[in-house]
Amino acid sequence: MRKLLDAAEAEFGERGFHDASISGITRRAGTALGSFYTYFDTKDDVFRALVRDMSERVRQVVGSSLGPDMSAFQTEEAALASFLTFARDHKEIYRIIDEAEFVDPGSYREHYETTATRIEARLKAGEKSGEFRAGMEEAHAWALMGMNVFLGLRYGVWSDSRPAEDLAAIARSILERGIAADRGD
Amino acid sequence: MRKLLDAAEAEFGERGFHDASISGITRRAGTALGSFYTYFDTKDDVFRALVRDMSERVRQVVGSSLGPDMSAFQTEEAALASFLTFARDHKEIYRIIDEAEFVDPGSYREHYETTATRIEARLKAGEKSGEFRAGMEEAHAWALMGMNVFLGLRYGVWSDSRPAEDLAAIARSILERGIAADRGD
Amino acid sequence: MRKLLDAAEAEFGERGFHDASISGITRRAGTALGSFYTYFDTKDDVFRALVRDMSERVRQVVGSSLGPDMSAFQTEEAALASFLTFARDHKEIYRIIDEAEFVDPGSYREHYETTATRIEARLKAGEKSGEFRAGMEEAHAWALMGMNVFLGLRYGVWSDSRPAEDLAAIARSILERGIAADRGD
Amino acid sequence: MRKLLDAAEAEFGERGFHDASISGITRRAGTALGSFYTYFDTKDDVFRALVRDMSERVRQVVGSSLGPDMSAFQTEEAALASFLTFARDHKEIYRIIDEAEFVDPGSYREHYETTATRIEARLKAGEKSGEFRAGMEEAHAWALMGMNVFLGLRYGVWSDSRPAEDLAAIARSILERGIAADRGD
DNA sequence: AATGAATGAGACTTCATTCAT
DNA sequence: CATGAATGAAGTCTCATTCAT
Repeated sequence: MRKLLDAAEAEFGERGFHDASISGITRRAGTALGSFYTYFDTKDDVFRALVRDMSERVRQVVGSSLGPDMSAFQTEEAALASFLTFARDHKEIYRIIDEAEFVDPGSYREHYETTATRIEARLKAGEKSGEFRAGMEEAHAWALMGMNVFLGLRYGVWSDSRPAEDLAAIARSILERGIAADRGD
Repeated sequence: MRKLLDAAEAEFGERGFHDASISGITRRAGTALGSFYTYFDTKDDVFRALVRDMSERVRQVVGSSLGPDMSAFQTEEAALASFLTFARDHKEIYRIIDEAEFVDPGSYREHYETTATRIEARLKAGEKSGEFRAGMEEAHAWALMGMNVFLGLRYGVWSDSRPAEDLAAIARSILERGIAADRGD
Repeated sequence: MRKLLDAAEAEFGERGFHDASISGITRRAGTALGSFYTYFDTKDDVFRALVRDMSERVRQVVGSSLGPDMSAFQTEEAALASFLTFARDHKEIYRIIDEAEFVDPGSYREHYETTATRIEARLKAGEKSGEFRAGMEEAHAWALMGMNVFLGLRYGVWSDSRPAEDLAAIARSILERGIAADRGD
Repeated sequence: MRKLLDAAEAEFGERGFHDASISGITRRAGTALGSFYTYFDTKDDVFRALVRDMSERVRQVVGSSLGPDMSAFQTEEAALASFLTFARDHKEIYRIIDEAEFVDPGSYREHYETTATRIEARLKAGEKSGEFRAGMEEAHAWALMGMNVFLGLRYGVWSDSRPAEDLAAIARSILERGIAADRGD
């Protein structure tokens, strides 16, 4: 039931998993308390379903911001920019996925492992096209993901005053040349 | 008081904030239930105290792994390596700080903002010494912190099979030259 | 709901507000502890409901003891007699209303203000019929109410050995001629 | 220890018996928590001591407002006036004595029985001097006391806008001639 | 499928009282 | 006599879940 899932999103987003209540969810959904159990088995169950649902949404939003003709660096820049924008528009969603670490570690790991896998695939593609250097692996994907997530937390969820593009450009420049001083060759 | 804080660390680390109980803490500490309230006002109160305590500990461990004669890149590498090692030895602590995002957002922000400030200071020092490029700012510190934290999560907390040094070296290489293919000069 | 209110009456009456417990109420009512909270929000809440309920009961008992054809003095006499009898039969109720002064002053004031208003109306009626002297007001009602209440406390709650009628007659004689010696006219 | 008794008066008066705390009393008294138990055995113990202390104070205030040369009616009028004034100046004290009904019924009964006895003595004196009619007894004393107490509650504690003298005059007139219409003889 | 009253385990918190210093 | 940390019993309230209608 979509109504319940939307209500759960609002309830969990606003109050956090433990302060959220089933009755709060059904109140928002406009259904009877008991009806909740027609669609979900437990409180953890909705939460799990919700995390998966949202994880999928982030994925789609970011995915659809990428074009097949983008360069590998452009792709990373666009991915971060769209992620940042998404985080701004869906602060609750972000919070919910993070809380999964404590409520349902399985969903949490799944979300980040899936994301890392996708990033790693992009890195491989960049290697193949000759833009990225060879030899990158899972750890690089996690490093990149961490960078993106923390920029999303700091400049998406906590404060959204800086243009997403500026931050995406900063991240891109780190990827392009690191942070070393120009080798004055 | 120290006894209670240690007990709280074990209890919160093992069961998470909400499943942890005051009676669990005092049982571990070997004190009477009521004694808890001689030192802390509420469950949130110990948690807050604990997060600050641990935040300070990470800081000290990482700080003491850095030497004054290290190069800027060496410093970053050492910082990540010691952080990874610390995360491996103190998986609970890591988990507790992260849970603060939901239990006591103030402490959580404080922890990451303080950390970011310290990283930014290192970046400035690197700029001054000519190793790092000029013009870096807060956003770069957050990107770097995110990289470190996620490597810590993936390779410290979730799995500790890879040598911390290898991961630190990977991160260092990203910082040194980014991920672009060698400019075939 | 009624079951709970009755149980609350017994519990509060027997043990007083602070020694009474919700679990004592539900035990008497034969319901689960949690069911209490389906009908009342807090312990204060039942207490308030109970005071109103009982205040209303005293009113009805006294009211129904009065007849339209009674003289004004007869009315006062009958009111006191029925009040005394009621106090004897419901010592707990009396105790509960009085405890409201400390637990829920609002209900307490409401009870006595309502009662005073009713008494004042009787005084006015007596004035109109020419039995009572003119010019009486709220203060006279309070004086009369205090007289009744203290006789109820002393000879209803504390001891019930004297016939209610005798006491009502004493009160009536005070109202009829005061306590001055006969003006030897 | 007078300091503790005064502190207890403030604490009990402000928060009521059950919300009052020993630590609240010692905090007000400026002594250590443990010192309380040097002077009193239990919380009930101070309360009892306090009620007696205050009961005695009312008695003295009222007593000292009466002169040996007053007529019996004047005496009653003055007693009520001084009682009203006292209630206005010591609203807490009034509240404390009343709460004794629930906390320490013994003190409560003692207070009112003593007061009734004193009033009855005044009635007898009035009878002897020929001002009051003969044949009055305990019940008359309780009726008179109830009148006074309720006027004290309504016009002393709840609201003090009306002059104590006016109210005392009203009560006196009830005593002098009751509330019957003038027998137009 | 929907409803919502009933259930009861469980946890936080308070505070009178003790006692070693 | 004073101190105040320690004690632990006790009680209120929440809420996920069930189930008869």
